[in-house]
Amino acid sequence: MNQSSERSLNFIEQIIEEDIRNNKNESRVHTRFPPEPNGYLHIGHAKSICLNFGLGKKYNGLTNLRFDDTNPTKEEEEYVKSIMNDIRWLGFDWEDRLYYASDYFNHLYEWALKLIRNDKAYVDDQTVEDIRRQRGTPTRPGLESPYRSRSVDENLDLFQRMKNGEFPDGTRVLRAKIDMSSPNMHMRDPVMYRILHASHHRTGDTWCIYPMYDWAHGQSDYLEGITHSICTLEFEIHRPLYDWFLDQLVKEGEYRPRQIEFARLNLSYTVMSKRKLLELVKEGIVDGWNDPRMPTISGLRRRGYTPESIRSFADRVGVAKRDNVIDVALLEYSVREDLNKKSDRRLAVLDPLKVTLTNYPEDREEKLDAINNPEDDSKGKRQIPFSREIYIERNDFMEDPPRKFFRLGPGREVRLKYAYIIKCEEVIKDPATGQVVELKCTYDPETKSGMTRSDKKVKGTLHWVSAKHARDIEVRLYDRLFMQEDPNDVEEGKDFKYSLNPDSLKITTGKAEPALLEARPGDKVQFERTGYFCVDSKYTTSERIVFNRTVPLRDSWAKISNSTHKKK
RNA sequence: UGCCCGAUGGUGUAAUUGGCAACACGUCUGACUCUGGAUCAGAAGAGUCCAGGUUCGAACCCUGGUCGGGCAACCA
Repeated sequence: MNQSSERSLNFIEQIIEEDIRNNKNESRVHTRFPPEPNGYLHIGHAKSICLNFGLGKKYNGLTNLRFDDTNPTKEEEEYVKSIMNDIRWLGFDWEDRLYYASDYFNHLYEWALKLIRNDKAYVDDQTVEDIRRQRGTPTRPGLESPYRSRSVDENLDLFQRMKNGEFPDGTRVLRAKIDMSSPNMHMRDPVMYRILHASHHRTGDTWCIYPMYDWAHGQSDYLEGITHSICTLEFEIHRPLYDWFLDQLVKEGEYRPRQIEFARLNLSYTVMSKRKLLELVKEGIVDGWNDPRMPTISGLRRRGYTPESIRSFADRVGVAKRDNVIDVALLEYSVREDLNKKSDRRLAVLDPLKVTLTNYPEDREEKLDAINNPEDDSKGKRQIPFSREIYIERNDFMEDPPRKFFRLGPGREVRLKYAYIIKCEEVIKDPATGQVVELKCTYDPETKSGMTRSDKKVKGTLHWVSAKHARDIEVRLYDRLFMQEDPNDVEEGKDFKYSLNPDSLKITTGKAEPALLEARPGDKVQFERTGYFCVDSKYTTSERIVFNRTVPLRDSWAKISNSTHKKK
């Protein structure tokens, strides 16, 4: 149960192990991750990346990166770069096996010629509309095209002229000759090539016909020696076509790739489709593809997620064929688990309330020892300045605290982390608004951390920052982008943006201990008692340091106070 | 009313292939704590979509339903 080798296998591993036992494809395991460069990668892709590269590693095989770039009208170089960057960042390596479906355009063309010669493909002169109409419906068979029985020679001639650019876009296609009455729509003479006078990000203008997914994908797998072609469930119905194309090219008993489908990842309170994510970007609802609220890999990275946390998340969600919705709490658990071990602790007050220690000498200052990471002694200690005026968190004080509130209140005592025990003597309010603006407290000099009476029991420990030494930091507090568990579950006429959370981003200025100013973009720290934060790589400048909250700490007080709130 | 796939605690995944449901997250106790974090100890929570059948024995096999998802781009 604890050794990965003893852990039960998911259904894909079971298939692979059976193939290995049967010496299929000489017991090789070779997978691939085949993104289309038309958008940024998201956490769902991360699951697939971890799966494919993980399988390659586990079975001593290989994993290729292949860009599925058969549609020049949607694909861009920018996406290629971001995708490679994200995969590397996640910790995976395709070594020298970087491929593009467009690398195979020639090969694919030659093979298409072969199918035509074998009377397995034909050129159809009809319009898109005609073809669509003839395809039938899932419950009604399709009609054969009037061009279906053209001679091989005519097909050859026409297809070559399509390639030579003699016809305008949309005037002709090459179709596989299969079965217009198949109950599987994808077998009703699917289109193999369309005419597209478009410039391709890699092949430029050398082609004006481009292969369709079904024709390109399986053959690319074949050319690369892929053994297990893993994709998501919506391609399940394509598998007969995947196999049919291979049947035309592969001899019985020879090497052949195999398509296996698994259920894609869904996360509660988020959307995962590239189209919808693109919409959020284009409409300016978020701050680009790497907005820290986005489920994109670049967004999670900017938010402060670590590759390790994403990998362990992918591990935990498992692989199966049934539709699933993973609780975001699991993702959050995964980062906390990782960050707890790794990140240094710092004191920072997000919503400052001034506290004056009336019996602490005016101009006295102290340096107090603070532990960097209680989970990791090797991280050592640092010093934090202490003085008469400090800031504490506003919500660590209540004028009329309930029994279970273990923090500061009139007449109450609490410990200041690494410092003294203080007692609240007086509450100062703004006479106009009634808002608490300052607390007058006394400190007990005997209770300094490490001193004899420091073991005195108090209800709670607060984080704080010396006012004189405090530095301003910008803090960005993120919450879920959508308020509905399934943003797509909306009534007619409304779309997924209906439940957008207006408070998904709150920007405030906090007060931080001086050591925090040393943090560099991407650095991750725990603000003690508050959460994990990372230095934003986009808005941080030499004058202003910006922190993104990756995830708050688990907060059992919030749970208590929320549940009593609800009861009322 | 065609075809393909799926159905196991709140969520996700297991059950070594027919031996009487486990793990993780979440939830709830309690201990500990100079983070209401972490850690530790423990608990509740499913009898496996339904109905039949085969079997000494079924979450696993068979039959028939039910429910959910997918399929009609010259997208991937």
